[in-house]
Amino acid sequence: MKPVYALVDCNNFYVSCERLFKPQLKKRPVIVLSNNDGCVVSRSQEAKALGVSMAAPLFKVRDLVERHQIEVFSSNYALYADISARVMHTLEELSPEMEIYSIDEAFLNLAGFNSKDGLHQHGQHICHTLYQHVGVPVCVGIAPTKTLAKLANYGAKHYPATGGVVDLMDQRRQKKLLHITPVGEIWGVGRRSTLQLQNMGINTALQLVQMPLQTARRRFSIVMERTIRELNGEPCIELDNQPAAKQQILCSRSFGQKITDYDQLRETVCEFAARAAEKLRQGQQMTQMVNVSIRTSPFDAHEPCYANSATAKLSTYSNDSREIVALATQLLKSIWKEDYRYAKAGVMLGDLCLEDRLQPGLFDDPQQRAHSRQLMQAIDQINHSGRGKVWLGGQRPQQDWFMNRAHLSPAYTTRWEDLPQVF
DNA sequence: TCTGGGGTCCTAGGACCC
DNA sequence: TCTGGGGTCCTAGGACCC
Repeated sequence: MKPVYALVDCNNFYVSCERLFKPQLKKRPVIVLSNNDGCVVSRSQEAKALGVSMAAPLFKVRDLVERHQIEVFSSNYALYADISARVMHTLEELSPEMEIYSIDEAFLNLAGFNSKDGLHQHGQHICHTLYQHVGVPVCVGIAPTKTLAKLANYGAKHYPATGGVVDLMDQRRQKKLLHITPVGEIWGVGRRSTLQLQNMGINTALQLVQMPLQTARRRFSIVMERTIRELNGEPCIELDNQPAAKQQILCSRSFGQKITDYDQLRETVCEFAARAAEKLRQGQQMTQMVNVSIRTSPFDAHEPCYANSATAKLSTYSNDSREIVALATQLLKSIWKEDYRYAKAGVMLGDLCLEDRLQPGLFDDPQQRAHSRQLMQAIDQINHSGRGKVWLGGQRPQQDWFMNRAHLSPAYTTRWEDLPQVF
């Protein structure tokens, strides 16, 4: 049976989450900021209309914010992750096959619903159910390929007359929408390719579809070729309902205040390493490669700038925080330079494998491994108990890495103290 | 003063082997 | 001056996504 993809995408998801618990924010301009209150990452329709652009640094839109009394929130990932889980759970019941694509969107396979009216109606049903059960508004795009489903969703969001559902199973409608869509809106066509395409005289998605496949392959890559095939209705990207194990784990942050002191930076990097190690254990994985990177701000023209990273291998695969933190510390030492104001640091773990697929090394000490596992389990249990935290000597916990979060909303759904009250 | 974080995939080029 | 051919594996960097 030919696949029928539906892309369900929440409307300005982070803003919608904030609105759930503050209904007075409906119809008002609202924005949510990235970590550190750096950039705008989610905007309500009203904020978009006022000219707040996506990814704009806060200081560049501060005027607009004040002039129009835009409501501002720091990002509250605990809240968004919990609402996301509710959305996905509801969707699971509406479709047998689904792929969670990101925190706020999922692909469904609707191959069972074949008649044209049935599909559109089912799309509306999805919208209504999610709004009723979770309270989050969504748009649905339906099409024979994922890239076209993305396009359909773009149409549903962009043109309110669609009522939030666009069915692109029909070729004539595909062509119509492709014709009025700028090429840069297509899934897989980023900023660089958009510029290059425009230089070739290709401005609309329809013009892209008409590009010969060999040209796409030669001038761009196999990725572009696939995009064009998909836009032509030929499915090249399958539904992936069993996400593969992670290939790398990254923990990095920009700092609210620059760091100049080695010990402070070391504590921060150790904390990142410990966090990364914890994520590793959550996925029952082990790592053999640790990478540490540090940098000054790339935006500051007046200051001396420096960026460097270092990578090293552990002697065997491990997910023991002690080993990972120790190696990260060594790596930091090797790239640290005095007299710079550091703006960002990160720890990346690569070369991952699943714990139960591990080939023991020749010099592995099984007893030591068992001991390490027990210790790490104990640490994770305590840290997840909600009753206290333990950490290694070098870490800098509870400091939130010098982050700015001036507009944080309560963790309404995941902390007892923050439960909303009704009077 | 203030510019996110966490990923994936592809490609080119170097190292190395026979 | 001429300086193999073919293959694999690894890595860094680019482009893209949300």
